[in-house]
Amino acid sequence: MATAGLRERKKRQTRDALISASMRLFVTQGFEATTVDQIADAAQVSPRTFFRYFAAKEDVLFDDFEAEVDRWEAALLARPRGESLGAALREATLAIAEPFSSDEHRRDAQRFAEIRFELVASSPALARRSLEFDGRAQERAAVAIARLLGIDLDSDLRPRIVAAAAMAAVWTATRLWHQSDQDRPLTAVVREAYDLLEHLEEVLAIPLSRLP
Amino acid sequence: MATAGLRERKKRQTRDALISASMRLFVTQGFEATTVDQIADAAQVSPRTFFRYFAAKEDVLFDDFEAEVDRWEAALLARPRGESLGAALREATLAIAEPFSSDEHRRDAQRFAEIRFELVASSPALARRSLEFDGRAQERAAVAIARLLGIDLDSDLRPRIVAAAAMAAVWTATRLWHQSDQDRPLTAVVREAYDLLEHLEEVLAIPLSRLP
DNA sequence: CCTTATCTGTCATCGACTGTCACTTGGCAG
DNA sequence: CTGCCAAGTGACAGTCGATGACAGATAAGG
Repeated sequence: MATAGLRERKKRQTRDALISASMRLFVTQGFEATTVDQIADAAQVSPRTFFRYFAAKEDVLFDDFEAEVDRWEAALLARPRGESLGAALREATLAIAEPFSSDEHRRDAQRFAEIRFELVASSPALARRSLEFDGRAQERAAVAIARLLGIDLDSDLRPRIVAAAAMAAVWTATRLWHQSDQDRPLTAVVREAYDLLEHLEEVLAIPLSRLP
Repeated sequence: MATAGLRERKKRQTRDALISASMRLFVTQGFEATTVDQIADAAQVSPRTFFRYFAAKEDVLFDDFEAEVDRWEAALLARPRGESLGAALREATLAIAEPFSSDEHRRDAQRFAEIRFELVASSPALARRSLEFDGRAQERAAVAIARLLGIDLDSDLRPRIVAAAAMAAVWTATRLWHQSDQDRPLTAVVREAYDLLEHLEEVLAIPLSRLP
């Protein structure tokens, strides 16, 4: 399985070339300032070929995103039965947020995600695309949750609400972690966010205390 | 204030012309199939002028979006002090979801939102833009919630988590309502969604019961 | 080998969007 | 009323992302 045909290997090769060339250019020049022609040049490929690999310029950065969601979903589905939904979601999320990994490949993926985060924050077009991928991930999460609970996604509001709330918690935690206390481990902030999520009822019960 | 200068009136006029021309063309031909040139022609304006009014083709449909969020925010801030946060969010949302209004202008706005909903569902580009606006609205909601509770948005995770969860609830309810039982009033579904939100804790406590 | 499906480069084209410049016109002071 | 200023517009040219069509190259498999 290491060598799956010459054709496949070459495809993988040009794909990787396109990705790393893009990353390098995006980081040095910025996303908007980099043209597809430049990427194609740097990757020794025609511009037309770029679009045979990626539907849009933004998509280069989200090549591994789907796989990451796969990992999360697998982690969720592997949780022991009998555990609560909240705990299962929390642990599955923490599993993929774990920064220290023995696997070299995993570490690369997380460094990659880190750079993507910076770039997304710097470009509106990328931010849009990111939102779109997040939305898709959220929908997949809702499907998984519905399956775990054995309920129908099309008639029950709960899976999507839970998925959205959980994703918002993680997202908010990550964002806060990025812009302030990076000395605290990310997993701690995520844990805190999940804790809040499980006590949302209390938050919603807080009486309004409008300032004068 | 009815007539605020000839110049202002003319601007309002071409803006309206662009919007209604866009709507008409989008509905009949679809969003992607409609070019900016066609819109400009129909509105008796040069294509360049279109982009002086709207930054992108999609933005024509979201011209009133900001105002709608303003309304929601005003409704939220006007809730009586002492009421719970959850109740305040629910009632503010129901206030703007109310389909029957004496105000002619309001009724137009809701018909408009209805058409936008259909179009967004039919075009990926519009869906992206819609997500972006939703995200901005969510952020504004978080700011408002932080203000109501008198807490700091930059150190406390709660406002954003609550905003995201509430928005997801409304969004899910609306979507479900659209694709199935439109005989039930929308407000009822929204109410149900909020009810689930206030009992999220219980949902998260459900033990996993994976199917074989 | 040799055929065939796949992949790629070249070329042409479309449409969204932007910068620039000249022209028109409403707002306003004198 | 008149002339100046700034705002709004049109015309033009150009960039860039994205797509379709066709022809040439090259792995895969008999």
